[in-house]
Formats: sequence, structure tokens, C-alpha cells
Amino acid sequence: MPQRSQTLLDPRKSPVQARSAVTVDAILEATIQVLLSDGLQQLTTIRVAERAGASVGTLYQYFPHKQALLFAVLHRHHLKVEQTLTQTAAASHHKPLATMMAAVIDAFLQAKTGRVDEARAMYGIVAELNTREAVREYETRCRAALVAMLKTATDAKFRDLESVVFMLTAAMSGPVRAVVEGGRPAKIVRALPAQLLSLCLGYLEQVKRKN
Amino acid sequence: MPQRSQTLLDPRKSPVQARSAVTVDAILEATIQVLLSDGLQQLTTIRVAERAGASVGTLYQYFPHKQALLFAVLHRHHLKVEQTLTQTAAASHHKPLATMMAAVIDAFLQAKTGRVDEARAMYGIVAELNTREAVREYETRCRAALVAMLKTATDAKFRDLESVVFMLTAAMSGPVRAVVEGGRPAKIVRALPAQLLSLCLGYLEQVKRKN
Amino acid sequence: MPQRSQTLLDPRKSPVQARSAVTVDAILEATIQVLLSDGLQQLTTIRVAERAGASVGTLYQYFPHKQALLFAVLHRHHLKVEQTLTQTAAASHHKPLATMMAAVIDAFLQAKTGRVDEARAMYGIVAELNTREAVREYETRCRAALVAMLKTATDAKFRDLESVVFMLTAAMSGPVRAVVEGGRPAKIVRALPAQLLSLCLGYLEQVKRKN
Amino acid sequence: MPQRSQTLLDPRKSPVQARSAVTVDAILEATIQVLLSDGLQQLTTIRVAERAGASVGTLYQYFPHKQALLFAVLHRHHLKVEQTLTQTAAASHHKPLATMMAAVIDAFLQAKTGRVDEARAMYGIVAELNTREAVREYETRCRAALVAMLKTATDAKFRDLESVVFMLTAAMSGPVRAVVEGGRPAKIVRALPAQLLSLCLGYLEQVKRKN
DNA sequence: CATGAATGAGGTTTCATTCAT
DNA sequence: TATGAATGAAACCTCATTCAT
Repeated sequence: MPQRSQTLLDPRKSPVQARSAVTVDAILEATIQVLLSDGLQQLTTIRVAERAGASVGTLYQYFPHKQALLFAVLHRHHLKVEQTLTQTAAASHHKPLATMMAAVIDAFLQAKTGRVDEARAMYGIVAELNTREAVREYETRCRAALVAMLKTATDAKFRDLESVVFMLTAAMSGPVRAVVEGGRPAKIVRALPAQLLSLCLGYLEQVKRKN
Repeated sequence: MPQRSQTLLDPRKSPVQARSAVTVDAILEATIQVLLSDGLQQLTTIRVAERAGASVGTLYQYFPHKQALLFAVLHRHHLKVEQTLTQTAAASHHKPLATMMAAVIDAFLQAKTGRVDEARAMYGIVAELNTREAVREYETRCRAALVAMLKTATDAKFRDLESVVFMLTAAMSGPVRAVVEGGRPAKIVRALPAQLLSLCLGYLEQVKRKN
Repeated sequence: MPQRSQTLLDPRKSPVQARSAVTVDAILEATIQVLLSDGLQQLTTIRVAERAGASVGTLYQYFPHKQALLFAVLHRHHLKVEQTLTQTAAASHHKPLATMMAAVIDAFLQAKTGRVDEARAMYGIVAELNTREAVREYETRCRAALVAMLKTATDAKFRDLESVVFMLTAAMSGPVRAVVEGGRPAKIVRALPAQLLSLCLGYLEQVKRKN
Repeated sequence: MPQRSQTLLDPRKSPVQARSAVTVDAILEATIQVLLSDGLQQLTTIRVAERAGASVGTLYQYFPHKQALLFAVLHRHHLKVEQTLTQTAAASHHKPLATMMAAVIDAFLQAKTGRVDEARAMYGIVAELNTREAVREYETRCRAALVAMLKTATDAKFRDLESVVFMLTAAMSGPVRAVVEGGRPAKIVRALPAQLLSLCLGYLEQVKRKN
């Protein structure tokens, strides 16, 4: 699979008929399935097509190449997470910090662990592809929503809110990733929301002091 | 590259003559170089051998297959980080929390950013290979060192220290990864040590309160 | 070419479209050609594909690996010989020994020397591959047909017919192999049918006496 | 292993020192061992050297290439069989047919089954290499010994003794090969000498009649 | 639109052979 | 002489992609 510039990564044609939309969806779903059951190395276009109940030819009708397919899967995931996050953040404006963070953490965890398998699959895609650009943009949009929200916090003001939010999100992504990738004891998984809240609030507390 | 069980990942033969040790080292180094310049997808055994100034045949004298090569590189990195961390932790016993964490963060950052390229390459390897087992063991050993250290903290006692340390390390790994993978503004990079300290101490503060 | 268990030797997929049947046949035929012109050592999958007017990829669509290809060729040959032999044997029930053996020898020689090249190629395959199992089964089926026939001989009864037939077929296979492998004087080749008949009848005569 | 003309197949240098003779012998013996335990495909020069307790370099001191090594093994076997056969034949001049054949069959079986493993290994070598020439010469010499013997038979004279001996030896080689290659029931193995005698005498009887 | 047979570049791995030590 | 590290040609096999049906 040769590396391609990202301008070529868009789907080949938009499914205009209902039937096509179903097919495309089946393919995207199949991609995640194969990714999880076989791994990225074993993910071949034929295997994806088979699992989707289609033929390779059909797959290539909708995706110009394998990268575009993987990219589309990633994009769909990003959209979902971003949407959840943005809406939650918007709904939490003008609240105290603790309330805000509790809501955001909840939303983030729900988006990520609602379909753990999907989230797990994404890590593989991101590692393999040239997704730096896309991931950066996605993260930037997510952070923007949090920045906007935190600006309206009733109980705190931050200098350099950008940096603060970077740390917050990056710090959260660590434990979340560890849990999504699996193999953590149940105790840790259960405690995760509360722990993340401690993590965030603790950090914000420290930062506030230095303001 | 077919998936292989990890018991087969050991190097094929230990170099007995002096020159072979040099060769093996050159190959490991070349692997990192190629990983960074070409990416894991484009990393071929021939390319690695060439960059190492050797032939494929030589590469295969020391590594039974590509996976073993990548695995060896990862293992070497793990050893280095683990050693730094363990020594620092051991030297920080019986100190206050803030001192401990400052030392540990410093050591961790030095190990990871001392050779950013190497650290960056590792993320690729981990994503590609079946490294779960190895990574888990490495992380467990690192956490054990921190647990042992924190037990002796002069200014705090923790219930469930295991979970606390899990959160600490996982939380730190987020921002560190973001920075190592590159593309972050210089301001963030510079501020990282202090920010990580805030993150850790803030979290520990929160946890202490609930004890 | 690594040794593989025989359960994996089956063709990969059955051709569903008409053109693929042609392709498969061309590949099998090409295998024999290459086997004879280049020898088993020089038989490479690429060479076979080229000779068949196809590409390696196509070859591997129908045969999971080189062994399976060779095995398929052998199997086809076995089927042909077995069929000829079985039919002839069945048609010769209830005849005197001499008539029976003349018919069988004739059939066997025809099957083997009708396409000497093919037969010759088989010896190479058998030597190279792990064909013990397959060959044994084939031989067993052939012997069974002869046993059934000889039981109905009008002029002889044998104790331990199994052993007798083993000796008959094994004895015949010697000279036939010598001739098929080539380089024997024309005189010997011409005289072969009659000589084989003498061999078989002579042996049966001896065995009868001891009954 | 490229095919080579047979003029190059001679050992590189004759071992003049006793030590060398031991080494060469160990290598030849190791070749047979590897041939039997690993098969011809897996027989590599390094493996042979290891099994012989030497290094590849040493192996190549005595054999210019792999083919020469295999060829030497075959040659040694041929010499042994030929010698046994020739001596027995010479010692059986001026005897009746039955005595002659009994002696020859006994000698042949002893030579072949005395070290079944060795004999079995030979079939592999012969199939793989370009040994036609060498095998033909060996067979010719064996037949010559039998022809000379049979000429002096006290109870029979044959027209075209050459052809008769060809049939005799070829016919015998069938069952012997079957048994040497293994997997035959013990009953058959035990009965082999007597059966071969029946085979030969039966055939000779038939031929005599037609004289 | 859908199919799946065909393609072939390119990747991994082996192993006979050489040659510096 | 003996060693074993190094070589690299060449084999096997995969899989993204195309295109005739």
C-alpha cells in the first residue's frame, strides 16, 4: 500500500442511491471487523469485501484505494467523537469547572467506550497511515470546543488556555487508550471516570494557583 | 509479515566474533533510521540491511525474521527507559512527593526525548506487532519501581497505590507521546516538564484528600 | 519449498467461470512441461506460470502453494492410470490367468507409455514431495482391482492373493520405470510387453506350485 | 543448487592424512543422516557440516560443491553393492540356476537392507541429481557380473542374455525398492527373499521354454 | 452497477559458496 | 587447515488494483 498524499483520500463517489449507502456502510463496518479480528497487516481489500458481502470490484467503486477506505473509517469515528464532545461542551457553558469536566469526561468515555472495538481499531489505522494531518485537525477542533467552554467557567480564569486544554486532553488520552486497548483489570476500568476527573481537576487546581 | 508467537522472537544466534557484534548493532541502528525516514510500511529487510552496510543474508543470520528484528529494537528501548526509571526511582526513596515526581518526570523525559527519533520509532513498532505481552511486562516493571518509591514518600500514604501509579504513568504517557510524535509548538515542548509535574502533583493531591 | 501436511494440499478454489477452467488446465499442463524440460529443481512457480501463459498471481489463485500444484499433477496422473487399470481388470474377470495378465499389462503400459513424458515427470514429483500417503492409497486401490480380478481366474486359486499381487505389481514397476525413465535400447522397449508377461506368468506358475 | 556437468563431480582433493579421512567419512555419514532425518530439500551444507562436527569451510575443503558431496555418497553406496554382487556372482559360477539366483538375491538384499537407511537415502539422491550417467554405469557393471555368471549355468543356456539380465534386475528392483522405502507389512518383508527367488526362477523358466 | 479472474511488482526468506582470520 | 561471518541471487508467495464480462 503506497503512501499517498491526503488530497486523494476522499471517497470516489458519493452514494446517491439508497442501495449504495447501505453497501458503503457495510464496507466500513466490515473494515472495522476485519481490523479487529485479523489486524491491520492481515486486512486485505478482498477480505473486507467478503466480510461486507460484496466483491472487490464493488469496494473499489466507492473507495479509490485501500488508504481511502481506512481513512473513511477513521473520519467517521472522528466525526462521532467530535460531535458528542462539541455538543456536551456547548451544553456546559457557564458552569463551574467540576461540572464541566464531569460532563466532558463522561461524553468522551461514552464516545470511546460505547464501541470499544471501533475505538481500538482506530489506533491501528492511525499508527499505520499518514494520518498526522487529519488527526491534528480533529484534535484541534475538539480542543477548540473545550477552550470555548472553559472560557465561560464560573469559578476560574486561565492564562494560556490553549496549553491548558492541550495538557488536559493529552493527559486524558493516556488512561483512556490504555483501557480501550484492553487488558486492564476491571477495577481500573470501573474507576476510570472518577479517576479522570481527579486527574483533570487536580491539574486545573495546580494551574489556577500559578495564574 | 505473518504474525508469530512471541516465543520465537529471540535473536537467532549470539555473535561470537567481535565483528559480528558491530554488525548487529549497525542493523539495530539502521532499523530505527529506516523506521523514521521511510515508515514501518516501507521498512523492508533489504532496506535495513543496506542502510546498515550489510546484506540481507547477514541480517537473517542474527534475526530469524523481520518481526524479531523489530522486536529486538523495541526491547533495547524498553531496557534503556526501564533502567533510567528504576535507578531514578531507587535514588528517590524517602523523599517528599514533589521531589520524587520531579526526579521521575525528569528521568522519563530524558529517556524518551534524549533520542526522540528512537522513541518515535517505537510507537510504530508497538502498533504493528503483537507486542502486547512485551509492553505489558515492561510497563509492569516500570510501575513496580514507582510503587516501591511512592511507598516511602515522607509526606503521603496511599490506599491502592497500584491504581494511583497506573493513572500517573498513563496520564504522563499522553502528553509525552504527543510531543514525541512531533508537530507540537515549541512553547508546549518547553513547558512540558513543569506541566507534567503539575499534572502529577495535582492528581496526587486529589487522591490524598479522598484517602 | 517447506514440507506441508497433506491435508493442506487441496486446490485453493474451484474455478466457477469458464475461462478459469482453461487456465487451471493450462497450468497443470505447463507444470509437466517444465518438469520434463527443466527438472524439478528448476521448476519455479514463475516458470510454470509463464509457460502456461499466465502470471504467478493467477497460479496462486488456484493452488495455495507449489506443493499443491505438484500434488494436483500427480493426482491427475494417478486417476488416469487407476481408471484404465480398474476398467481393464473388471473387463477381464473370469478369464484364464494368461489372458488376464496380458490385458492388464497392456493397459498398464498404455497408461504409462501413452504419455511417457507425463509418467516420467511423476517419478520426480514422487521423489521430491511427501507423497507417501497419496501413493500408498493409489497403489492400494490398484492392487485391489487386481486382487478382485485374480480371484475369478478360471485356472488358478491363490493363498494370500494380496502378497501375490504386491509382488506382481512391484515386479512390473521395475522394468516399466526403467523404460519410462528412458535411455534403454529400442530392442528392450519393443520386447517389454512380452517380457512382462513372461515375468508375471512365470512368477504365478511358481506360486501356484507351492500352493 | 545449479546443475553441473558430471566431470566436475569428483572430490576436490584426496584426503592424504588420516585425520582428513576421518573427517571426510564423518561428512559422508552425516549426509546420509541428514538426508534421512530432514529430507533432501532440507539438506543444507551447513546442517551436514554441523552434524559431522565440522564447519562448512571444512566441508568445502573436500567437496567442491553440494552435488559432489551427494554424488560421493551415492558412489560409495554403489561401490559397496557392486562389490558384494560381483564377488557373489564370481563365487557362483558353474552352478545350477537356482543356486546362482539364490546366492545373488541373498547378496543383493543384504547389501540393500543391511543399511536400509542408507539405501533409502540413495533413492532421494538419484531422483534429485543428474545421476543418470553414473547410475547407468553402475547398473551396467552389475549386469555384466550377472551375465558372466549366468553364462556358466550348468542347467541352462540363453539367447540374448543381456536382455534377460536386464529384466531380472529391473524386476527385482521393484519389490526391493518398495520394501526399502518402507511401510510394507512385516509379512511381506519376511517373505521377500523367497518371493524374489520365485520371481526370478519363474521368469527364467519362461524364457528357457522360448529359447 | 457488480463481479471476480488476472496481473505483477515487490516483500520475505533461504542457502550455496567464499574468504578473511 | 579450520572456522564461521558475510554475501546476494533467486525462490516463494501476497495483495492492491484493473477490466472484461
